[in-house]
Amino acid sequence: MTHHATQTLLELGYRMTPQRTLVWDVLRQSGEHLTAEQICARVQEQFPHVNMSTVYRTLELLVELNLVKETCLGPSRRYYEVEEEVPHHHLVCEHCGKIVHIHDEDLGNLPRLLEREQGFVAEELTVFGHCLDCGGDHAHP
Amino acid sequence: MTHHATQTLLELGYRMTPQRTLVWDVLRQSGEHLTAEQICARVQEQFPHVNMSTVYRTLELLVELNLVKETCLGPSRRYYEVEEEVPHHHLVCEHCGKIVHIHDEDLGNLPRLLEREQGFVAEELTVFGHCLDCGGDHAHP
DNA sequence: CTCGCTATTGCAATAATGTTGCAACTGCAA
DNA sequence: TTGCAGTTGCAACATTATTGCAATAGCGAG
Repeated sequence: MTHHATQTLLELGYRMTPQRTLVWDVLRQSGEHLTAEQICARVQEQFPHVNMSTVYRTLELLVELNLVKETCLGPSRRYYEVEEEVPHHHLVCEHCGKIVHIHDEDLGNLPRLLEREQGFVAEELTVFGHCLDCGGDHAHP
Repeated sequence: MTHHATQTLLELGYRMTPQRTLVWDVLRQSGEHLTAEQICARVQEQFPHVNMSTVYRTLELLVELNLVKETCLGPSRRYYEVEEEVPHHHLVCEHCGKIVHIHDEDLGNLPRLLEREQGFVAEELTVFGHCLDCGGDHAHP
């Protein structure tokens, strides 16, 4: 398991434990956004006694080290995903729940506009709306 | 108190109670984003025995009737504000916590771009980042 | 103006999600 | 192999939101 997370952790004096490896692997393999609960469930498939608090603490650590990104895509729930080199943003369909990633170059002139007009540097953005092929015009969720 | 909320509620067969009036008034007078807890606190200044659950239920109702908008501007907390005729979006500074409203016309070509390239209709968006006059380049929150 | 039906409220219990204190355990380096 | 500081599991707690239910109170009918 020669991933760069192990590397980073050890270099910084943290220990590599099975729990941490598992959390990391779940995130890598999934490639999706997962909630802490989903991560815990998947970890427990292989290591049943792992505790939620350990998962939370591991995620907190990985986020702190910029190995994992925490995103809020709606009320009252945090999602986690492996931090990628290229930052990305989210489109959240409020009808079907689909989440799509887009990149800086898909944002058009928005970042420049915000910086110039609002003095605001955009780092990450979330767009709520609906996909055309999902709900149609005014469907209710 | 001849506001259109009373109107709407009564027309639909709901009752106008002091609790509902107060929640509505707090939201109108504040003009900001408030959490349920903040709303409850302000309501209780005038009507001390009002219960949180009543506030939650009132907010739920007002949101359902499109009189109030619920927004998620970060993990684990919902904000409420009076629904305005013109929809708006949010810039959230992760350093100083400031929240700025912007309107559709401030979004540049993003909505058109998303619809054309991603088949996604943007309804509301939230931009996380930092304001130039707040943290500087790489300040920590 | 009074009355009664039913929407609404207050309260307390419960749920959902996340955090923390602490004793026991275990990586890792010497 | 051993020791100790970093980690874990557990249970308790914290925060935010929801719900069941009996008591209360709008509002329309009379």
